Amino acid sequence: MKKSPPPKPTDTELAILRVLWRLGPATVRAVHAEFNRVQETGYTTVLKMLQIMTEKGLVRRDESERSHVYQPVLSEQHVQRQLVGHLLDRAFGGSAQKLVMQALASKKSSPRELAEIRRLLDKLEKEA
Amino acid sequence: MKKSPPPKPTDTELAILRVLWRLGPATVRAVHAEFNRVQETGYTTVLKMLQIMTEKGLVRRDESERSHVYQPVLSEQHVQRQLVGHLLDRAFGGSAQKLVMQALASKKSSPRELAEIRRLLDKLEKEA
DNA sequence: GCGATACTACGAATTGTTTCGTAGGTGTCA
DNA sequence: TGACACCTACGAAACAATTCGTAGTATCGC
Repeated sequence: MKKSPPPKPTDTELAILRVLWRLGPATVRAVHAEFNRVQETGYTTVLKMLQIMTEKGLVRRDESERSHVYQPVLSEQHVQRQLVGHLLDRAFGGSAQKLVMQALASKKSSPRELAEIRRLLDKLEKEA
Repeated sequence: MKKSPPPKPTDTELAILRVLWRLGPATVRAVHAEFNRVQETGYTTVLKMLQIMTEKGLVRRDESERSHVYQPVLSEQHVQRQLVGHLLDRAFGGSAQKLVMQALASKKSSPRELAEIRRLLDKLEKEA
């Protein structure tokens, strides 16, 4: 009976989740290979991380084959929202506006992206 | 010679920084009192945190009085931008647009705030 | 069948975070 | 002056995160 929702992933865990979102269900070997393109790490390190992440409920493990196959429990969008919500509470006193302002200021977006955001604003204002 | 920029604050450190941003320069006693309105904590715990944060360069300490006075090294905006930048890299592959979308979706903003964001968009588009 | 290879499990070392008790010094005031 | 309150420094405990070596077991190629 593990009901409680998975905890917020650490930075390292998030890096592994990002590999899994990219690859889809994958073995330790596959994750390790992909992970090492950016970050040199031992095989058993990745294995251990995935084992711990399984205990935490961050990933699910298929043990039907000898090489276990791992996949994320939550979607990338879901975790992104979780992390944004956390940052919102911790650093911005819950003000999404302030966070959005900082995000737009801290990294230039393309005109296309800005237009996309504008479209979302239209939609939100219509709902209100 | 401590040149390197202060590290990303932990959640607890951030909570203390938020108190300092609210109060301005403050003694351990003042920070402790304010902090405890939300989170019950021992006096020496807050003291130790502030000592560690001083070593890390997150806060500056004025020792000219018997009760030392602490203040943040970086502005709230600066740290907010730092944290947004970090989240952007770690969870959003650098796409500010995706982060903004999630922020707006995860917490309803008031029409006034949406208008404010729209104004920022206007400004950014004019620059481009 | 046997040696090489691949895989998981486990334990342990290291490092960082958080909490708080205790000790020692300084000031206050009756 | 002596009791008391307040302040900082320090060390240690408890916990979590990260890394990796070693051991044990299964599988494959010959």
